[in-house]
Amino acid sequence: MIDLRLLRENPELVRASQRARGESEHLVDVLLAADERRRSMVAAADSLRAEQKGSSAAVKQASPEERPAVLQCARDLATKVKAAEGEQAQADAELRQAQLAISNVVQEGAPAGGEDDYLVLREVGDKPALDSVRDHLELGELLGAIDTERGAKVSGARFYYLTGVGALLQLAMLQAAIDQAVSAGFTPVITPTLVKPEVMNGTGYLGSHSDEVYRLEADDLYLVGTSEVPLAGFHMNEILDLSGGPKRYAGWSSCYRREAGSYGKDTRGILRVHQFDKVEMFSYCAPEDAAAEHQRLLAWEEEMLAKVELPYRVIDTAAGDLGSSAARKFDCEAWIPSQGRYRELTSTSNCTQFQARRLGIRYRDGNNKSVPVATLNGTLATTRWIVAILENHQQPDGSVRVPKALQPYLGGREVFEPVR
RNA sequence: GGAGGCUUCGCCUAGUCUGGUCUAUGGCGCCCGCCUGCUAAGCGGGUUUGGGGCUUACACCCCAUCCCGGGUUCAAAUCCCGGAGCCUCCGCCA
Repeated sequence: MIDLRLLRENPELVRASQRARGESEHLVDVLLAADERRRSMVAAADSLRAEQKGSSAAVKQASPEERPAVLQCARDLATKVKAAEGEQAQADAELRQAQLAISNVVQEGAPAGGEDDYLVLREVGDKPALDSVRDHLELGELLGAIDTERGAKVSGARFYYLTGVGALLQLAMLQAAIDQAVSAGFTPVITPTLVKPEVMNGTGYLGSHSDEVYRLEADDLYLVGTSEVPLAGFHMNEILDLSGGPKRYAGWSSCYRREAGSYGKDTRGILRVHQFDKVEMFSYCAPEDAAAEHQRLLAWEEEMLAKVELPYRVIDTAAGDLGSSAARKFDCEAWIPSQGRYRELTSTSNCTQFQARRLGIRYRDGNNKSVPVATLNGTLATTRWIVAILENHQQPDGSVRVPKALQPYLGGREVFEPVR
């Protein structure tokens, strides 16, 4: 949620952000009113409670003859306090609701507009010159690496098996990602993939994108769509020591997405699936360091993309295409030869203090005051990368060249040969 | 799944039976100061978190906070109900 103090001091900034996202400015007025109302309710309840304290003490000290009158007075006050607290609770709830309805304030510099209004920051690497292009599924089947038919038989559409070199490739890639992260000082973490509602909500995934999330009704738990969620929850309701710099974690987990509303989109192969594996970077840092940390995360993503030798471009996502928690987002999109276009392989978001405020994650600043930290996340490798690796490194006979940096993780193997 | 125990302001802990004097005790740690040639020891003070008020600021004041949520009461760390987490034992099972 956004900072109420900032809102009070500079409501125009929040309005401008709402405009850039294409979201309602009216929500800002609703929130301001709710904030004002709650403040007056709290003040009223506070002073009544103070009065009641004195009154209770008076009962104790009263002499037997004055006691009945004093007691009656105390009873009346108790009734008033109860009423005031009820009103305060309602005002609290209304404020929170209004606060949750507003997305994070967009960082200055992010392009305005929607999904198609991204800005291309750079293009890196050479697209492969291919006479004839096989798509990743055809290659995957030739190599005995991907089996979507049996995936569908066993679990339904958008499920798949990674078999043989497919399974090995994924493990190699994720292990390489973890190694890179550990070298960079990240703490590797294997996370839970089922989380409580408060954690899922705290990370901002139960807002407009709640259709994307699997929920286990019987247990009131959610399946995570990214290890960002359990990594953000890791330090929930804690005060962190950031005096040594950002706290960085690299989460390895399976990820689950319902892909509601994407019917008919990317139905072939494993580009868009309900379950995949991912190594995700997650940083907790001081708010003033967040923009720089965001660039560092982007640099680590590009380092990993270079290791698997993929041509890609970096885009600055437009305000209207940011998740509700993000203030700024950069995606790296790899060239997909079979589609003749770039597709997202990584995404790094600066959530500023938005998630931390919901999750109660703070640190002590220079004045020893506890303030919400900034949180950031970024992709280091996912199952989807296999699509780009197979297609970009394919050879005319259907074999696939193994990127040098992955070869040590595959017993020195330099090429995947067709098995049929 | 069944039975029992536990949860207090960084850590440990007193307080809960018997409601008000709890504005929560003590120790450890940490911070500031004094003392000392330096260090240790010693001495004095400070040290939950959040919201609000007042201030240039420091200070100070008010409210809430004893795992969480309800309830009883003029009044709850304390009594009652519900929940969570941890521990022990039993049962079942990878």
